Parts: sequence; structure tokens; C-alpha cells
Amino acid sequence: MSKYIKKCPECGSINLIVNKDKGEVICKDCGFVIEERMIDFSQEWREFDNQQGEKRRRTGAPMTYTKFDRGLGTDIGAGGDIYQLQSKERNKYFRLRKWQHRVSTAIERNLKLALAELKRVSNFLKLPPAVEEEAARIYTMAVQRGLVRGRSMESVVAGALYASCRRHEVPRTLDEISEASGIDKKEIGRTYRFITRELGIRILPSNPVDYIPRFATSLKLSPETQTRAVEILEKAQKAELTSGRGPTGIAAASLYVATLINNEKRTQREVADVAGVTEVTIRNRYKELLKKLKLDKELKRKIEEAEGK
DNA sequence: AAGACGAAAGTGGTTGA
DNA sequence: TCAACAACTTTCGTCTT
Repeated sequence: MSKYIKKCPECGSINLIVNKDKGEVICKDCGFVIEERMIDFSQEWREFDNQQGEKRRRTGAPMTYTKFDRGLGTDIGAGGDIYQLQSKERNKYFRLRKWQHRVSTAIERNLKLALAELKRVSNFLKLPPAVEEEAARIYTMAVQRGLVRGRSMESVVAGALYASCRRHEVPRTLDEISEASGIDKKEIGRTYRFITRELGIRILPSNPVDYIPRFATSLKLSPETQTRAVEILEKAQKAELTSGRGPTGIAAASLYVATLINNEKRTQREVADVAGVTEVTIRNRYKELLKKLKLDKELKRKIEEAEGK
């Protein structure tokens, strides 16, 4: 889905014409067609009360993977109106309901249970709905391919959630998911690797920058320090200090250095705890940062500044 | 007394023969 | 399938503030 464009990429003009009938966006100055074949999401009818709406609406609720039947299922006789029927007819509906209950296949029942668990864990972690949706989709695919066999349902749910987090770049560490789901960290890692491999889901290596805001918040750091940490991190990436290293360790070290520079000191212990790494790792990364980025000069200056006061 | 530092040994996972 | 290996952890003793 393309973003909203406010400027013409050709001439930089902001004089854009939106032609809804053709579904195009055109630059008034240079005639460049910025967007074509747009989809009109508006509805061509209006509703003035519920009844009109009921009649004119042509679709139902959005399809979703977080419901076991994707929100498309039909429950026989779920409405109250069966009580208006004669007793004979009514019995027929009761029988049908019973059968519907019976024919639910094993897969559906499994999904129902698993998605409830998924919902619970994602609520606990306060994950955005898009991530939850994606995780549900991954899990559904995994079930259909029979990848759950031999593994506990919960661990596959956790693995799907982790994969989904990674794809949406809202990284939660394995530790956090492990804590929320009660599954062993290694187990989640194993199933995560297994299902992403089997389902052919490609995942970019996680970017340390994504961790900064969350860590900074739980350390109650100022926005300035947070920005500083990101700067340091970007320099580190340019200096190729980040490849092959654990992203959380690098994020933690950058934050630690940023706190020193901005006189908002946190102990290594504190930073290590929120990032889920050890002090030793922070120390190692931190030493590399100082050495390679020549940040030590900047640090010394700051310290002298503080002493001079 | 707490925090920072560094050495040494151990762990789980990847890689290459 | 196994050994080498890199990253990270745990543990512990020492130094600094």
C-alpha cells in the first residue's frame, strides 16, 4: 500500500489534482502521474438509520485470522427467532445445532484453543492488533501443514508470535515472550526457527534501533538521551560494529554510552536488566564503541566539563 | 559498600569438512 | 555427524569512587 504523497516527486510542486473517477493523482504543474489505479474506499450510498444500513451494506465484518473460522462462520439457530417456530420445526434446528457442534473437525478445535492462548499472550505483551493478526495467520498455516504435531500447542503459538513481532519490527525479546507464555526460551527459539523455515517466512535480522525506545522508556531516560543513543547506534552500524552481534547487546551499550554523555547515568546493571543481557556484554560492546567511534574524546570532554563546574 | 572492570570457564547454536 | 568456532553468559577476584 502506497503512502499518501503530498509533493510531486518530479518537480516538487504541491499542486496536485485528485481525479476520483479515473483513480489518479496528477501534478498540476508538470503533468506527472503520481498515482494511478487507486481504489476508492468510500461507499456510494448513505445510511440514515440502522435499517437502511442493514439493507444496503453488502459485506460483513472484516475477515480475521484471530477467529478460528476467520470470522466467516455461521452458527445455526444462533438468533433468538427459532422460538417463534412450531415445536416440530424447532426440534429440527436443535438437531442441526447439535450436528454442527459434532462436525467441528480436530483442526478447528485446535485453532479455537490456540487462538485463545494467542490472544491471552498478546494482550499480556500489549501487542498491536496487526501483529496479533499476523501471528494468527502464521499459526493457522502451521496447523494446516501439520507442523504442530509433536510440539506443544503453546510453544507453536509463542513461536508464531515471535516471528510476527520480528516481521513487524516491534521486537520483543525471546525472554519477554517466554515470560508471557510460560514456555522455555530455547523451546520458543527452536519452534520459531522450525516454523519459519518450513513455512518459508523470511525475516530480516532485527535492527537494534528498534529496541532503543522501549529500553529508554523503562529506564526513564530523557528523549535527548534516546536520540543520542540512536545516533551512536547509527555510527556503530556504519563502522560495521553491529554485524554478527546480538542486537540487544548493541542497543544496550549505545544507551549506556548515551547516558554517560548526557549526564543521565544509569548503572550497567540497570541497563543490562532491561535489555536482558549481562553487564559483561555491555562492557564489551561499550569498549568497542569507544575505541572505534572515537567517542572517548567526547566523553572526556563531558567529564571535564562536569568537573570544571 | 556499590559499581566498574577483566579473566576464565561454560553454554547453545552455526558452519564446514 | 562431528569438531571448531564466535558470541554470550556465569562466576569471581580486584580496583575505584
